[in-house]
Parts: sequence; structure tokens; C-alpha cells
Amino acid sequence: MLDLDYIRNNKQKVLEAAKNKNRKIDLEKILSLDDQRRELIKKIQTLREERNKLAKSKPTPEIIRHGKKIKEELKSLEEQSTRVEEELNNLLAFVPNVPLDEVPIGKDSSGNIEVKKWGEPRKFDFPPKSHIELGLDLDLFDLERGAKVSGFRGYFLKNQASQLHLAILFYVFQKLVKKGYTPLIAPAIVKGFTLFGSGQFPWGKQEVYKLNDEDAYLAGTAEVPVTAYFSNEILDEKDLPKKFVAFSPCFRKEAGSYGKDTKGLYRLHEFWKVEQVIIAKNDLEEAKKLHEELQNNTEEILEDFEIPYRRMLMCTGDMGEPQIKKYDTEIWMPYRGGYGEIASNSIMGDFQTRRLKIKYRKKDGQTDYCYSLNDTAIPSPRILIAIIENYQQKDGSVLIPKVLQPLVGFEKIKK
RNA sequence: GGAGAGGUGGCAGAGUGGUUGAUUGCACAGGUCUUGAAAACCUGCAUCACCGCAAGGUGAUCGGGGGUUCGAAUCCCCCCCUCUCCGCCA
Repeated sequence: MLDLDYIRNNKQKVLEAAKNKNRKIDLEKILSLDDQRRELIKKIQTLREERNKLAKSKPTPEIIRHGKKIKEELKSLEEQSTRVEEELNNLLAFVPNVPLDEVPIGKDSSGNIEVKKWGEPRKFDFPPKSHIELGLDLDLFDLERGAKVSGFRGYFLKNQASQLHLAILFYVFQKLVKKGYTPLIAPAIVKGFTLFGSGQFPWGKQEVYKLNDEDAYLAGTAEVPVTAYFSNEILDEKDLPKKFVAFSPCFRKEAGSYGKDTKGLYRLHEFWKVEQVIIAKNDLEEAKKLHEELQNNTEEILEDFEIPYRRMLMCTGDMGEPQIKKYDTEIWMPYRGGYGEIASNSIMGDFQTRRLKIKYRKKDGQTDYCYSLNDTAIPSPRILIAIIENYQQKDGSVLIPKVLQPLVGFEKIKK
């Protein structure tokens, strides 16, 4: 959510941002509704002021008559005001955040820029197999029975892959706890306001599972519950930034991508993830530093696993509504013969915190909206694709990354 | 799932129709005193919105929503949450 004053004073910027993010907005309508809203508020306030004065004097028949008249006028104005406010909020909810100047302008993923590359894709002296083939050979997962039991994109992880799955998540969780991040196990069942707050709604409704007819949804990422953790609260500047490492199961309908990545462990309805979330003060320079810190954490983890990766600076058309700057981290997936997304790292500015009403008190006593950031630490099973494929041996076995060996208790997966 | 109790400012806790946005205590901030600190004393201390260059003014908010009334923290209805007991249960 953007500040109305900001919109009024930066119309051109906001319009361009929406255009560059491929979103349609009606700024003139929004601003005219805001004018109407202000006019109505003025009228209502004046009437209420009069009413309050009357209520404080001795009730004579004359005063009661006058009071009744005010009440009727107020009722009609208040109804108008509610309608205008509703319409305004509906439109305002669709205005995307404004990217930083350093963000490249582009239509879609082709406009993203590679800003860093680490590790060389491995040269195989044998034809490398896909993780699907390896997994089936080594009995690491069962996709057919997964689909039978759970439905399309369902899966069972089996044997060493299940251990590896847990070990990876635990390794990453521990690593970030040691860096001072507060560990959280976050709920995956969330109320609607959290999804609106983080900016999944109103855009991505078709992407989210809704439970029965209650106000209950399945979150696609721990970003949703953890960002909402401090909703409707005023924090202390001295306690910021708040850094969290959060584990949660994640659920995504993957609507609109029915034909994409239908095989294997790449695109799943259900996975587990360790996520990093930061609530910081309203300071762009600090936020940029924290953004780099999050990125370094993600990259360090991949370096621990010795998986080649690259960092992409996302262009406007591929970055999502709430973000002002976003990196995607992609890892080498031999069978795809290319890089695949593994992590997504964003600065949201105060877009989410406005929606969630997360403020902080500055040293001078003033309050301001916080900034929020988040970045994937590790998602699994997707990371298993890269590990299994990159660590495969000629004899069909798969080695385990060194840092994970003590956790799983074996060095190699073989038949 | 059943029965009961309760939700008031950062916390504790008054307040059952008319200057109560809310007594008081604690906490917090500033000041006086002190070599320094503590204690004591003084002052300040909710959030949001609207108008205003500002000073300031006005409105709204006592879990949320609706209603009664000239007037609601106080009365009525619905919902949510918390606690206690019983039942069930990983």
C-alpha cells in the first residue's frame, strides 16, 4: 500500500512504476475519491462537533429536536463516506510499489540482469541423468504413488532423500540461528489479512489454498505469517532490525502453470522452506545493506553445498507488486542444462508494513512505518534436484555434500 | 464438543448512560536535588484521521462489527479471542 500523499506528490513515478510492472491502475480515480473522502470527512466532523456540544448541554426539547436532525444528516453522510472509502481502498490495494532507480526496466524475465556468478557448472565425462531418473533408480522418491495419494504434483520422498531433506533444512536453520537470527516455526494456516498484508492479495488469489469457508488459508511461504507477526504493533527503534529465520511448510496451487515443470521435484504444491524475514526501520540505505546481508546468507549456504549459482537482479516486469528491489538466486541444474530459481530476495520498503500497520517509535518519539525484507534461505525438495544431479557419479550413485554428511550419517547414496 | 469467567492505555487496575480519551499505581522520558547514583519532588507520556506554514484545533477509537439514545467504555444483538473445568486427542 502506498501513502496517498506520496501518490499525490509523485504521480508520474507511480504511473511509470505500474506501467513497468505491467499493472493497470487508475490514479485519477484514486485521487478524486480521496478528494471526495476528505470533503465528506470535513462535513462529518463539523456535524459531530455540533452534536458533541449539544450532548454536553442540558437536554431541552429544542436541543433534542436539533440533535435528531443532526443524527439524520450524519447517517447519510457517513454512508456516503463508507462507500467512498471502500472504493478508494479497493483501488489503492492494487497500486504496486515503486522500484528503485537502479532496477532495470523490462517486460519479463528476459530483462533480468545477471550480476554475479559463482562456481563452474560441472563437466561430466558421462551422460548425466536427471534427478528423476536418479531418484527412481535409487528409490529416493515415489512420484506415481505421490500423485495417486495426493493428486497432481504429489510426491513421497523416500529413504535417504527424506533424511537429506530434513538435514538440509536443519543445517540451514542452525546456520542462521548462529548468525543471530531469531528462530521461528511459523504457522502455515493464516488469516486473510496476512495475505493481503504481505501483498499476495489482491493479486494472487488463485495461487492460494483456501480452507473450507472460514477465514483460513494455507500460506505459500513463511514470509506471510512472519511479516504479519508484528501487525498492529509499534516497535522500538532500539530493537530494530528484527531478524528471523523461519521454518514452515508451504502450499501453492500453481494455477496457470499446469503445463510447466510437470515432472520431478521442481514445481510442487507442497514443500518445506527455511525463510529469512527482517523488519527494519524506515531507512533505505540500511535496508539495502540488509538486503545484501540476506543475499550473502543465501549464497553462503549454496557455497557450503558447493552448488554453482548466479545472482539475478530482477527487472520491473518480473519483480512482483510489493517489491522495490529483488534478487533471484538460481542454481545449476545439470539435466535442465541451465540455472533454476532457488531463492528470492526482496526489499518491500513500507509497502507491507503499511498494510499490516507495523510501526516503530523513533528516538524523538515520532512513529513511522517499518521496512520489511525477506529472502529464501533454502527450499526443499527443490534443492534436492541440484544436489542429486550435481553430485551424481558415473556408477549411478550420489555423493552427499560434506557439510551434510554428519547430519545424515552417510557419505553416498547407492543402490 | 460441553459448562463457566473475562477482554479498558506499555503493564497492573478503576470506571454501569451526560466535559471519562478515560481515576490511580508501575514502567518510560525530561527536569530539580546530588561529587555520582538511588530516593524524593516537578513535568510529560495512546493511536489514527481531517484542517493548518506553524502554533494549534476538530473528529474517531475502551477486543471487532452492528443497534438503541439528543448523548454509549457503560444498555441490546452478532462475531472474535483469552482463561478455568469436563470430554476427546498427536
